[in-house]
Amino acid sequence: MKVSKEQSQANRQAIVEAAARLYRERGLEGVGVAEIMAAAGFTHGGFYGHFDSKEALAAEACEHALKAPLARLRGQLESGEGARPYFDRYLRTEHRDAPGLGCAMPTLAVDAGRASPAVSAAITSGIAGYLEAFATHRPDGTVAAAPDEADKARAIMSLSVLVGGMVLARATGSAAPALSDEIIDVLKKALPEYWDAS
Amino acid sequence: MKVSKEQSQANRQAIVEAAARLYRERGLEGVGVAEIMAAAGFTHGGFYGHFDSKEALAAEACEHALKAPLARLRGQLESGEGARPYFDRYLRTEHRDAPGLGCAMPTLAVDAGRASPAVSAAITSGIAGYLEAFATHRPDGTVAAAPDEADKARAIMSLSVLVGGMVLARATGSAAPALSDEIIDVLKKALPEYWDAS
DNA sequence: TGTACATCAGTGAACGCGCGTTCACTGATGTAC
DNA sequence: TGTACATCAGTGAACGCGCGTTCACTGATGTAC
Repeated sequence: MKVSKEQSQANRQAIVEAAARLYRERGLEGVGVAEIMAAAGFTHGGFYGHFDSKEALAAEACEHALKAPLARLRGQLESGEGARPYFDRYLRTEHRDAPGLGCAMPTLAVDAGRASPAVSAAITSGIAGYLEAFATHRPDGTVAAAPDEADKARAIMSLSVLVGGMVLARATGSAAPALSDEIIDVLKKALPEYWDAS
Repeated sequence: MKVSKEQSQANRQAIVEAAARLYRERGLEGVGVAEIMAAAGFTHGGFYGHFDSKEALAAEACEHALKAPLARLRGQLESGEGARPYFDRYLRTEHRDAPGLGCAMPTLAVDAGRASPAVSAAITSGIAGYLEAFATHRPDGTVAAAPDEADKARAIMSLSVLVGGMVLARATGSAAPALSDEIIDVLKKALPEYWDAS
C-alpha cells in the first residue's frame, strides 16, 4: 500500500495536526501514538516511518500549535487593529470549551517544564514570541522597536491574565460553570481596561 | 507487620502528603502509586488498605494541597496584612523552582478539567476559595462582606496573574532562564501596582 | 510509450515494560479469658 | 496481671492491560530499459 510522495507528506502533516489538537485537549502525557494515528486516519505501525519517536512528534506538534496563532496575532497587530480584538477572541466560552482548536499555552505550558528539551524549547519560543508581540505594540497604536519597562510589564501582565484566566476558567468549567463563565466575562472587560490604562 | 492504629493513621497522612508533593511536581498523570508509596516509605501493596483507588487518593491529595495554603492566606488577610505579602511570597524564583512545596493551582488546575469529578471539585473549591478571599479583602484594608463588580474583577485579575505568571515562568525556566526571571521580577512589581490602583 | 522490477508508505501482529490492582502471607497489635 | 488467640497493616509476588516500539509483509508507486 505505498502512496505517492506528495500524499505521504500530506499524511505526515495530518499526523502533526491531529497530534497538535489532541495534545491541546488532553496534554502531552494524556495521548498515545495509536490514538494520534487513528485520529489522522492511519494505523499505529506507520508512525515510525514519519517520526523518530513520540517525543519528536510532540516537539513538532507543539511548534505547529503555537506558530500559526502567533503569526495571526502579529499580522493583526501590524495591521494596526491593536490587541483588543485578540483579547476579545481569546476570552470566550467557545475558546474555553474547545481547547483542541485554541491557544496552546494554557494546556501545554504546564507540560513544558517536565518535557524533553525540544518540547520545552518549542513552547518557550512561542511564549517569547507572544510577549515580544504584545510588548512592541502599544495600546495607542504606536510600535515600540525597543520596548521599555512599562511595555514589558504590560505584555507580561496581559499574557499572564490570558493564560491564567483560561486555566482557571477551564479548571472550574465542569464543577462550577457559573464561576467559570464569570471568570471569562470579568476578564473580557478588565483586561482591555488594564491594557489601555497601563 | 501490623502497626498501631495511630501509626496507621499517621502513615495514611504521610501518603497523602507525599502524593500532594509529587502531584504538584509532575502532575496527576505523571506519578504512579508505587512511587507515591515509596516516597512515603512503604511498598505499593499496602496502598489499597488506605484508599479505594488512585483516583480517591488524587482527590484527597488535591484537597490537602489547596487547603492549608488557602487557610494561611485567609489568616494573613484577616490579620490586616493585606494581599501584598502574599504576592511577594508567591512571585519568587524559589517558588517557581519548588513546585512540590508551593501553590497547587499552576500545576493541578490544568489537570482539573480532565480528571475525575472528585478531583475537579476539590480544585474548583480551592480556586473559588482564593477568589473569595481576594475579593472580600480590599487594597485599602477594609473587608467587603458582599464584594462588588470591581472587587470581583480585582480578585479574578490578580489570581489569573499569579497562576498564569507562574505557569509561564515555569514553562520558560529551563530553555530561557533569563526570560523566566524577568517574568517573575516584572510581575512582583506590576501586580501590587495593579492591585492598589484597581 | 510499454513492460518488468525495485522501492517503500502503510498494515497489523508481536515485543517488553510499567502501570493499577489483587492476594496469600507475615508478624506485631489488641483483645478475651 | 499474664497468656493465648484473633485481627489486620504492611509486604512482595503476580495479574491483566495499554503503552511505545519493532518488524515481516503487502501492494501501489516510481524507475530502468
